[in-house]
Amino acid sequence: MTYADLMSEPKRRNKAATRSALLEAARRRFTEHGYDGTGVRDIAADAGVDATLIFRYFGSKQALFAEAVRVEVPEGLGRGRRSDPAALVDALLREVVFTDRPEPGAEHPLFVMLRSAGRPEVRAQLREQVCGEYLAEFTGRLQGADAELRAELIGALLVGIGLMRSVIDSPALSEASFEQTRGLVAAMVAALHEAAPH
Amino acid sequence: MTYADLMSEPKRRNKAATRSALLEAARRRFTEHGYDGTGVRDIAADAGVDATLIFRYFGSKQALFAEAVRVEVPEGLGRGRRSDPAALVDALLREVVFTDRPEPGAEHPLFVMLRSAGRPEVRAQLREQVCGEYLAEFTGRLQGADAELRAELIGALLVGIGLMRSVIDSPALSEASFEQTRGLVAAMVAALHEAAPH
DNA sequence: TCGTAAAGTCAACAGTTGATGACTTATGCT
DNA sequence: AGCATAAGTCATCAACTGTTGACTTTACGA
Repeated sequence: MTYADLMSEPKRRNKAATRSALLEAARRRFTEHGYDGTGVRDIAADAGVDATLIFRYFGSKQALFAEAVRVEVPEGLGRGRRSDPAALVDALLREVVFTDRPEPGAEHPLFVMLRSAGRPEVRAQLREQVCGEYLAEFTGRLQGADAELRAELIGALLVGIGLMRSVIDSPALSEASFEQTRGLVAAMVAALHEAAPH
Repeated sequence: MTYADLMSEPKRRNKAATRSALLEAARRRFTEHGYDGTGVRDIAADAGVDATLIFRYFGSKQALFAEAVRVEVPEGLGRGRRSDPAALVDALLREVVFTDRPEPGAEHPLFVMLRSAGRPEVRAQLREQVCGEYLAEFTGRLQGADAELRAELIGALLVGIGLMRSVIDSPALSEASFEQTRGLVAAMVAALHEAAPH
């Protein structure tokens, strides 16, 4: 894509195009090799430009990472603001956990960050997104004494599944389809609701 | 500890002692800063010796990491070879997931690896330990068509909880005690058993 | 067509990285 | 006491890191 783009039109100068080429190359590299395993020269080479443009356009490698990996929380998460928590889980499982197989670059940014979680700044960004955006959705929809704890357990399950597939690459979960998994996950989440409020 | 050790007995040459001092320093550093965030000179300085000894005694930084972070699967995991899967989950939750708070260095190696999962070799080691040693325990105790998938879902839940506490540092799960959590986790796992074999 | 501002490149720096080989110092046996 | 061997150290390498400023080339409006 980047290749073809730059080959068809030999060397057309275009700031916006270069910027997004850099961004896409960064996403791929970071996804595959993590933050520390990726050098600015690698990214620039993939994008077909000079490495110094990274600093021109983004300021620093860290800032490029942050922007490359930033993700907006999906708008209509569980189809409607006050929907069933179970529907929300199902939607999240489908849309974020099971949207990471096909090719690197299509993997969800959450797990890209997970793979680069050695850096404190990356951890901070990860915490902000997971807690501030995703978990909040659950806490709002749950009721009872330990709603927050139960919300985080759901989050842990989802993140754990993604982790098993994305970084550990465990056999069964990696091969399993969304349809095979959703029923089991739903059962686990349902049990959490039915558990007596202590 | 390392400090006092070497200060009390000014400079006693002892290969075994130096080796394990290096190993302990490595564990602490890797735990806190991850693989890439830790240099061999940092480790050696903490251990109070020269960095070149790392290569003398371990061969390479990677080999030191592998040895520092290697963990033997706890012997009597669920108290007895053929025990209830629920008891196994409870034991694992207590012994590996909830044994990571107090101080760095006491954190479970599994999560140290998780935080350094950018490196492919670390991922390989992680997969080997999780799949080969821990998950096998579950698969053996479960029955039904999709035993393996259900085993990995249990693993995902446990790993996810550990991750929430260890790298994401989510509020509720990080503060929660083992006693507060075990009941909810047990309920989720039980639901998995009762789910019809498809 | 020409000139100017933007887009892209080059060379280089200062620091760090893992790793090696030759060197020095202490230890323990005879 | 003296010597061989092991334990520890020093200087150094070569590669790579993110980042910077000055330089060259292209695009585009006048």
